[in-house]
Amino acid sequence: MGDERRKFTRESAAQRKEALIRATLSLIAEKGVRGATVRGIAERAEVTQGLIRHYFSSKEELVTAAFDYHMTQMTDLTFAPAAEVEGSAADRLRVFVQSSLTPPVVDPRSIALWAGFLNKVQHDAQMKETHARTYIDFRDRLQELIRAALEEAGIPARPERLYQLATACNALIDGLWMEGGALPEAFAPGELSQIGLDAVGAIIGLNFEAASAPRRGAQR
Amino acid sequence: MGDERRKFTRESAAQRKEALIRATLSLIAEKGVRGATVRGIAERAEVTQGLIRHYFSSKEELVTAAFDYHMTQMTDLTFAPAAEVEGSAADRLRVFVQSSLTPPVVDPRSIALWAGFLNKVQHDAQMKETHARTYIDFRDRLQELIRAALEEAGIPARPERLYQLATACNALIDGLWMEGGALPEAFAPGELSQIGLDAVGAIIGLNFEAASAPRRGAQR
DNA sequence: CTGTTAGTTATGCAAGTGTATAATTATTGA
DNA sequence: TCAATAATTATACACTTGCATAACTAACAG
Repeated sequence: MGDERRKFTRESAAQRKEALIRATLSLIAEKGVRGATVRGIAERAEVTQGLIRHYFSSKEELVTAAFDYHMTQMTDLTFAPAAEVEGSAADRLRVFVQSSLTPPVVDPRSIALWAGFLNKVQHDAQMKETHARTYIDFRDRLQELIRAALEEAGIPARPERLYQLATACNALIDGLWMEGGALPEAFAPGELSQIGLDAVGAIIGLNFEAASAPRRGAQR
Repeated sequence: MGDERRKFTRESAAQRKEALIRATLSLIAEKGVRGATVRGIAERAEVTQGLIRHYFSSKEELVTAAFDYHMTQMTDLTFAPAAEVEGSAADRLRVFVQSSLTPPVVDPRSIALWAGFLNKVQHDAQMKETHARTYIDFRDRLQELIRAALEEAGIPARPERLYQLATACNALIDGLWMEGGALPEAFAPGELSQIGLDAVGAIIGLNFEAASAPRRGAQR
């Protein structure tokens, strides 16, 4: 009886690091960066706290790694669906807007992570740079989708106007994303992406709803 | 020589409470709720930590009070300018969008506070209720402004459509607000409200830019 | 001028924090 | 089978945290 030393199995560095990062993200989403304590992270990853020091030289480094991991994952999640679309440019834009405004991108956890990291982003130069780069990358890709869709429709736009359209659509999507994540019960499934599609269409002056794939009780 | 007991002056309960709340908000904006320690708040308010206990029975209570204070202040800041406008409905809507998208509403500190509070909002029932109420209030007021502007222009909209327009415009404003606060250096002064105005006009189908008060190098 | 009191400071405590380091043990190669 | 070693656990430490409580004093009533 009594205290027995804890059993353990060795894992590869990559696996352990990822497990620690996932545990970190999970805790940051719940309690913020300061609430994600080294002991809490270790417990959630089912290791003891000393192990964290073995893979990350400080909590700071672990948090930074977790931020990079999360940003990469979110970017992939958002862009992958549109990249697979083979149809028209309008189709790609539509799929992009939809995947940005449905789970798992829209999710309370995802917005909690965004909020949890914001303080660090505002103070840490490296994280600030990653954040700005991700934002610009997102907006540029959206701008390219808009450009292609307008050109395809025979109403090309000048670069300055394209920039404004992309900024507005980006803000619209971010705002809907934020509200869907912060007030999940306030929106019916599909409502966000429906509103988002209509509004993006209105902003860029293109009704791509009726176009190809009909949705929501196709008339006629 | 050496340690002398600290001098102090008595203040009214209202003043001290407000000073403590302001110090709390200032620290939450910088370091989040957990980073805003009782000692740090006391130092910033230039009192000793014991005094906090005298006015608030726990840190939790102080944070909740600070949240209410902040939400009220933000709401006032946002709606006051539009309420003073005497002109057309389109004018009121325009002023509302502009005041929502310029300082002091758009501000890194303001978004840091939003992010700092989010975790508590998601977990604390009372704060969640305040948050949801503020959101709905904001959107309802925006919806009324849109309704009046459309009616004035002779293109009234049905309630269901109004709801969608207001939700989209609300998200657009929130998104621009968020981006302006999170990436201040990415936008020129006035750029956000210009983009916001154009996009709101496009969404609701009303060019209220040319209408009454001409802006930005008035033509003709 | 003086006693009272509530506003304020000072001090203490138990629990939690990140980090450092020593002690073990699972795994591997010969 | 067995030594070597890197992965993992266990322990310790100085510091911070929220909260409790005792000590003091500015302001005010009489």
